[in-house]
Amino acid sequence: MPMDHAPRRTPDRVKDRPTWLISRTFARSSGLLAAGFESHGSGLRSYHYRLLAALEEWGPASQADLGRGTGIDRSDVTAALSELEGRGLVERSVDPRHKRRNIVTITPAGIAQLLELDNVIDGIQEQVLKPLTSAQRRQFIALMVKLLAADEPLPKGSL
Amino acid sequence: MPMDHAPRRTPDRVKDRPTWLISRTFARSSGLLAAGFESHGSGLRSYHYRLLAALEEWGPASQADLGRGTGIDRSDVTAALSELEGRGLVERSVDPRHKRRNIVTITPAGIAQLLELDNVIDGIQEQVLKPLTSAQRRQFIALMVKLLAADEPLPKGSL
DNA sequence: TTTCAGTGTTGGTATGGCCAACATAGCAAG
DNA sequence: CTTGCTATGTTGGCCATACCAACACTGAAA
Repeated sequence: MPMDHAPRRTPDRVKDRPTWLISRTFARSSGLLAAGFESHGSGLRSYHYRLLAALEEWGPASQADLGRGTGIDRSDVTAALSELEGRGLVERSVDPRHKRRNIVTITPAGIAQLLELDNVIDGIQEQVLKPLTSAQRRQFIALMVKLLAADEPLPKGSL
Repeated sequence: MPMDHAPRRTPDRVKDRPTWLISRTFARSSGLLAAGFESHGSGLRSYHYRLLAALEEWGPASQADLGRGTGIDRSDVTAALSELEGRGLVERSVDPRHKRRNIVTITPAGIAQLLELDNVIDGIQEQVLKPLTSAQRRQFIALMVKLLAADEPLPKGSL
């Protein structure tokens, strides 16, 4: 969660540590994101967006696969999907091969909503990176990609 | 809060957006931090560290000033300070000039604890930045500083 | 047939960042 | 002095993100 108001000062031993900088950067980014979703997001939040994006890109999937694919917990997937279903943005249907499983599909309305959110979110990227030149932006992105590359344990298939 | 297990894949429209990269970077950093505090942090958490650092660096201060200085809410300052006081790491005494105000002072034990946490946290910086060369680390830090510079509204004095 | 892993759900936890209300203390004007 | 205003510390709550635990049930392997 964002710490909206920055401290007036920050202790020296804190203020230049990467972990601190990262958390402040995140606070800023996530604050901007929340504000953007708030004003133009139709009441949806990042879970919804991620789920819609996954469905649009990978096609229909079970909830469990969606959870694994997006890194969202099964229980949270259920909740977010119910929200989306209520708005007619996705459809749940029982998998005939396995009655316990739902097959989730994005609807045309869902795709439209996704596109709309895309725009909102693109605008936010701009805001977030505004202080940097475009060369710096590219650098910044590249550095984070590198930082994260080690992490992702490489997909073992699935979905 | 950290999303400990990264998604196996990430939708294209999500995976290269700065806001996403930032949030993953934060998740990684904050996961590492939490793990570090867990194993070597004596049960303290980031609020405690920030408060100890502020006290060590700026000297005794009232709780309100600590809150303003560190960006931590008054109520959270109270709670964290009680924890620290219980461990003998800080002392609260009533300000004779203003009986409603506490003057908080770090104890020698508090300083020792702070130094210990410093080591732990430094180790974590290493881990976080491990994938980057030292030139890249400097770049990364500089970029974040620039990104954040606009934010901090400039201190209006106090503390 | 008994077990076992996988599924969707409900409900609960923890943390960090917040806000609201309160009693009281000091200050400032009248 | 007394009436207000502001500041302080405290309590108790809220919300969001990310989790976990337990459940009932399905299908498939043993």
